[in-house]
Amino acid sequence: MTLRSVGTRSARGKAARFSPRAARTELRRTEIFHSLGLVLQERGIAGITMDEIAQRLGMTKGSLYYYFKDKDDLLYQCHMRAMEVSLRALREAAGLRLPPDERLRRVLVAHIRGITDEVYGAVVLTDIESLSRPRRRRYVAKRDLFERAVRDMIAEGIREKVFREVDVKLAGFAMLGAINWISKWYSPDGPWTSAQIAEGFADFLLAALRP
Amino acid sequence: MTLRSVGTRSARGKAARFSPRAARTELRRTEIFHSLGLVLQERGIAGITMDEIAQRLGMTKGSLYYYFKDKDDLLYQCHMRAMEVSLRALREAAGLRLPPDERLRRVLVAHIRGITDEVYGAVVLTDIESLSRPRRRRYVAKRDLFERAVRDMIAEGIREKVFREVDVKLAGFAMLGAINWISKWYSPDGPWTSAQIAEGFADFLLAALRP
DNA sequence: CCTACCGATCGGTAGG
DNA sequence: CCTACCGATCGGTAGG
Repeated sequence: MTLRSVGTRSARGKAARFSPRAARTELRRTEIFHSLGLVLQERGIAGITMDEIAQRLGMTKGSLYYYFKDKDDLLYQCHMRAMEVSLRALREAAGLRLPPDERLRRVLVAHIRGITDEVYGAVVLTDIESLSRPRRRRYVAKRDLFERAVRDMIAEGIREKVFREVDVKLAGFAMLGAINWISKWYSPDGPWTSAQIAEGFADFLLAALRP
Repeated sequence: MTLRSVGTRSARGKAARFSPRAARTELRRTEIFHSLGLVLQERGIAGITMDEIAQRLGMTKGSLYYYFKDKDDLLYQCHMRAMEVSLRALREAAGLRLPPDERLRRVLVAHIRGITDEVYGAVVLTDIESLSRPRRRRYVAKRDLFERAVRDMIAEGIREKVFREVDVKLAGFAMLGAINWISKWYSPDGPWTSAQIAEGFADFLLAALRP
């Protein structure tokens, strides 16, 4: 699984063929992810029922099964979509040939904004243990790809002396954990815009790596 | 609600009177919290059923209702217990008259070890939205007490020039978020001991505050 | 602390 | 995309 091959196809694994019908379905799927994110924020994990998600869209739960095979599939697709946003940021930053600290900063900012701006980024708070084994395997593979890329940037920064010597894996856990937790407390009505949080967090976390 | 008045009474609000009977009940409650933590780690949030928690202790779920009023009560008491561990660390560090950075370091280390050593620290991963309103209120009050104390230490460090100027609230969110997320990936069989994680995280997070 | 049971919730489906 | 429904799970209780 190379970096370039990830996320270039639609969540369903079909090549994107731009038929109006497929586009409408894809749009509806995104709206369902959005609804899932809102339910998660307001009602908590236990509130994620097919009924709740559907009602916010003026649908009944039965209709959701037109877009997703089952609840497990819906959660899985949402996880994948959120991760694809971050992987896209990774690929874009990789193409820019920036020093590792600046590249890491851009990836973190994009990753954070992906979590806050698309509400469904909060899906990271749900447990992956309830996903079916093959789905969990595929999701974890994608997540590991992102985590490893972050660690690689930290390691590169250490080699180039722009970062101090830290345990790369532990630092990665700390940085990504702080970011994942944002979905727990973030509200668009809060004291900061999502851009301020993204910049503030990236600055704070990068500071922990400075020599 | 002052700092000193918190956590000096048992979780049930009764004065601790050291009868053997009460002590046995209290011990059993702790075992139930422990079982809850294990279920959470292995099966995820959706796996937290009264049945699962009981079975690990060789009980049937009906017996749990001898120790807790209902499932909501069990989760609430577990939340409170975990927070009391951290508040105790706070009070101990407060008594030592250390510089703010060293005091903060000790609190973070104790807070992290509370989460990793007592498995039920993972209860922070469950949502408080499903708690009854009065319980959520009481828990949030206790949690805010801890969060505010952390922010106060950061602010004090800034005033004393041992920390650089940061947004105190945002820094607090980042530090505590990184720590809360530990329960998601920590395993006693992993590459680090809980002591190493605690020291490593405290060092990393404190570094982000250095001028 | 257990057995036996209920009632409600919720995922999922049939048929349209 | 909806209505009407089922089947299973799970919290909780009665009675011991």
